[in-house]
Amino acid sequence: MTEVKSRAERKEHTRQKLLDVTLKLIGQRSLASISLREVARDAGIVPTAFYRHFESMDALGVELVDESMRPLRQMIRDARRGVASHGDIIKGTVEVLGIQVRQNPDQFRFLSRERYGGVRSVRRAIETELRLFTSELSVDLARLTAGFDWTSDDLEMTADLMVAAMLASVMDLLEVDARHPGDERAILERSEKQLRLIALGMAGWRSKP
Amino acid sequence: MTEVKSRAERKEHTRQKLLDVTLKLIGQRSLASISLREVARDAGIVPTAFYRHFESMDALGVELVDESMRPLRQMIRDARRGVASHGDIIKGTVEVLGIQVRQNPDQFRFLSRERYGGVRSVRRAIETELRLFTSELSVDLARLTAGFDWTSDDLEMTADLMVAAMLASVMDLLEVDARHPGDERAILERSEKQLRLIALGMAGWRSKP
DNA sequence: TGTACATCAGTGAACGCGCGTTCACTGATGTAC
DNA sequence: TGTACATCAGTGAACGCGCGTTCACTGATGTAC
Repeated sequence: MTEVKSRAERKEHTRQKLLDVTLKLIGQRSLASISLREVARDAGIVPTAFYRHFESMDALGVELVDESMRPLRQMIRDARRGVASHGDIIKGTVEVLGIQVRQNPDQFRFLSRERYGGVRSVRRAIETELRLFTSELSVDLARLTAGFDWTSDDLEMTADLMVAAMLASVMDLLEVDARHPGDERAILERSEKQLRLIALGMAGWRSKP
Repeated sequence: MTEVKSRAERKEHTRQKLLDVTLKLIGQRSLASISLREVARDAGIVPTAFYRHFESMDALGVELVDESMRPLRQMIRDARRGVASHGDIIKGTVEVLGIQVRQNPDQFRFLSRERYGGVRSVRRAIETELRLFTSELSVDLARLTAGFDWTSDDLEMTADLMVAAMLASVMDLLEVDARHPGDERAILERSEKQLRLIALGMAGWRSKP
């Protein structure tokens, strides 16, 4: 029952393997310290064949950003769906956050590692994606604050704070994994409290200029 | 007027030069991608002489953490002094933040680069120092919330959120520098608003369990 | 103060290694007729 | 359907390079008497 695949399919398969292998290696070290030869070796091809797929490790890194943002985008969708059925926005969001991080540790690790630590091109790609993510969130906030005439600037500011808080929790979650899972709950509970604190701040904000 | 220095003084001078040179290189790239030979070269010594001062680049990195935390510790002192004379805690703190980042960009860049991106030993050293920093802040918060029976856990949670918000702003400040200084004000103003939002949240928190 | 010896920061040659990249190639898959 | 040719993912040898680390050394500075 050996599948016969087209040349294009085989190429795509190898390409994906290069991405997967790199993501796995990022679990331990930064992109800058991972060599092209290492990636090729783990993917089961000869170093020179790497160039059939990517111009350089940096180029591969940029592709990896898109792939790694998928869990975050999923998070927004899941959280929105959760709101409808669930009632408590914040509880639902934090729950989804925990699930996504547990399911995609390597992607989140890549993003947090390379957001500030990495090559310029990768860093930029991540910043751009995170800005989009923040915009998405501020759209949701606009819906919640409808009628309280928030400026779009203040909505952005608040969304930015929430994203910063959540990403800090994500990073804590990633660090904790190695030790034991009891800490995970503690981090998620703290994250929930932090978001609730911000929400309380928003309630008080109306009366300000 | 050539100064005569003791052997110990000359050694200390070289050691400091190795640290300085590494910090400068960190401005561009991550610690993992900086070679021992490169650092030695820039410090004006032969590669093998490096070992007279540090066991490895990783060991140098750990020392660099302590050195780089100095501006943050200074920040707390300045902010506390500012409160006394100034009145507005938040405005004062954000002002001090801006000044420290402008004066010590390399130190802050090192901390943000290596906090998640780097070698385990360096990462741990940074986390430990930042936890101390958060504790310091929660002591200040305890003073401000005296009489409202906050739990120490909630104080930590709030301090953690504030530190996360401020560090996110620091990182934005570092990214912006290259472009132009007008953005700096915008970031600091947003940071001030975020802290104010959190403060409003704190005011509302009393009535919660 | 002068002399003899110890210390040790920095030197310079040498090593083996993994790296990114070049090049000409192979042989299975795909396409045109 | 069969044949002749084109494509191209992957091969394997080769290159020059900077790396971390070893080793025996030098010679100025420091110490003991």
